[in-house]
Amino acid sequence: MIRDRYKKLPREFYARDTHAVAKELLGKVVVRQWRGKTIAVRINEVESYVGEDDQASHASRGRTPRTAIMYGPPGLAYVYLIYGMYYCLNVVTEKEGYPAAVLIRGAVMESGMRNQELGLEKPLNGPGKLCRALHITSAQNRLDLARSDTLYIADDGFAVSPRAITATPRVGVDYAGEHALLPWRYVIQNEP
DNA sequence: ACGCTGATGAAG
DNA sequence: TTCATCAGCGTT
Repeated sequence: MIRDRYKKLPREFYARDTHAVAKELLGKVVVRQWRGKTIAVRINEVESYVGEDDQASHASRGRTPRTAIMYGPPGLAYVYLIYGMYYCLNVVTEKEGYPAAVLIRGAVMESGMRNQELGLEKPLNGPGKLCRALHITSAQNRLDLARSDTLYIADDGFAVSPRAITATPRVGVDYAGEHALLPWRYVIQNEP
């Protein structure tokens, strides 16, 4: 069972500046209930995708059937298939109507959750691996992380010093011109 | 450095 | 309806 001090992040957490949300997601715990088991991993790598002007964002082409979720309420999951075989988990941020999200790129197993049984002893360094480990697919697209009990993000009091956060350019967005250089990828320097 | 793989969105 | 393009990963 999840320890009592795990607090599910409320919608207000996500309804803020995307970079603030992204940095504060570092050290938080993604909790997944799957087939009666709990899988919990601590986030150590994220990326911000902000607005239609961001040429690296899926929303750069405006509202489409796929990107409509990014314009939706904060706290909803945006899950998409990439390269035909991997899923990526994002969480929608900012106020409804403004397209922005944080991509959860990396995490490590949270101890004491019997995760070893589930084969999560290896670091989940990459959004595809993370989704595979947490059994996240397009079935979780549009899920409300502020309400769901099967997939949400929790604060367990783990503190990440701002000094431990490094900002770098985002991964895999070379096509985005000058936006590819923006330091909108945030990583914890020394893993939790 | 490359192939796998299929949804997506733009073009026609 | 086709077609190029991909917010990744594992193997070479």
